[in-house]
Amino acid sequence: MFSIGELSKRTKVKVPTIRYYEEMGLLAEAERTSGNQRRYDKTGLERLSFIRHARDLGFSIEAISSLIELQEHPDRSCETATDIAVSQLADVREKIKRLKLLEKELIRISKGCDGQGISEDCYVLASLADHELCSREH
Amino acid sequence: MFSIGELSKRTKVKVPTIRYYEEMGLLAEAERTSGNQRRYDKTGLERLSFIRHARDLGFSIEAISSLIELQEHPDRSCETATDIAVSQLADVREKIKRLKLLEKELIRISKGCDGQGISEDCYVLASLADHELCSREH
DNA sequence: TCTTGAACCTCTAGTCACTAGAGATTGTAG
DNA sequence: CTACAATCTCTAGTGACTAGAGGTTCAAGA
Repeated sequence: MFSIGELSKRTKVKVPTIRYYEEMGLLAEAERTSGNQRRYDKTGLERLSFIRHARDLGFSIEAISSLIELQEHPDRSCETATDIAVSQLADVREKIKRLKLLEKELIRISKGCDGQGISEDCYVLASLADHELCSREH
Repeated sequence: MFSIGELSKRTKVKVPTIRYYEEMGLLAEAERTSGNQRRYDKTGLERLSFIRHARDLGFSIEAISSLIELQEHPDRSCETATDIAVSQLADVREKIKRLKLLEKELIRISKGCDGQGISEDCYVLASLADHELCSREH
């Protein structure tokens, strides 16, 4: 059995974040010492690793909740799990697409001014003021 | 002179968002009718277009504040403006990089399970539980 | 001129996933 | 036994809005 600080070190999840996950119902309520401090074991460690990994991949707390529920019912169909993963993938792809358009536009804008002139002549500011200067939708 | 609803229509920025921008100091306080309703003119329209365009490109409210201040002093050096644009570009590129790693990992994970089996055997859940299954850092 | 109802007003609270800080208590090494 | 680091709970703040309550104003049609 180890403390929340130890769990934090091992999983690289900050202490307040661990407490937050507990409050959100992602982590079961931890056992307590007589002095009311949380104590964890291997199960808690595994669960938190799962959560951290999923968060790193951008899954929402809500999605992780569903995934954990599934994990706790090994006999259930895992269709929901794959659905969640696929939809997360779609989400990520959508974001990449959008960011690439932004990148293109920002490159163009940045190139237009070297920062040596005055505000009045600045292509960055002009571009923002006038959408017509943009090369495409973004 | 036109109403906040009209401004909203023309800029495609929602009414509460316009009020929010005013509160944040991005938009000057609008003139009011005798009945306390906001009225805008061309200047307000241009300013809000600028803000919307910058937001679309992912600039923060704070960054936009700086850009607007510069815009209002046409004689000042525009170095800050280009700095902001360049740093926004770096930011976008960083995000793309990270999302591409996530994409790769999510593709791998999604492919591992067709959702037809049971939770116990699900590769999606197994992958999340065990980081070792990941092909690289993400 | 009057009436209706859409649009407007302010204010508070909620979103997401944490983060920060106050003030009090507990655990542990020396 | 004493320090003091770590823990506890609780509240509030972050960014950029969004939602809703409860009340007022504007403008078009009768």
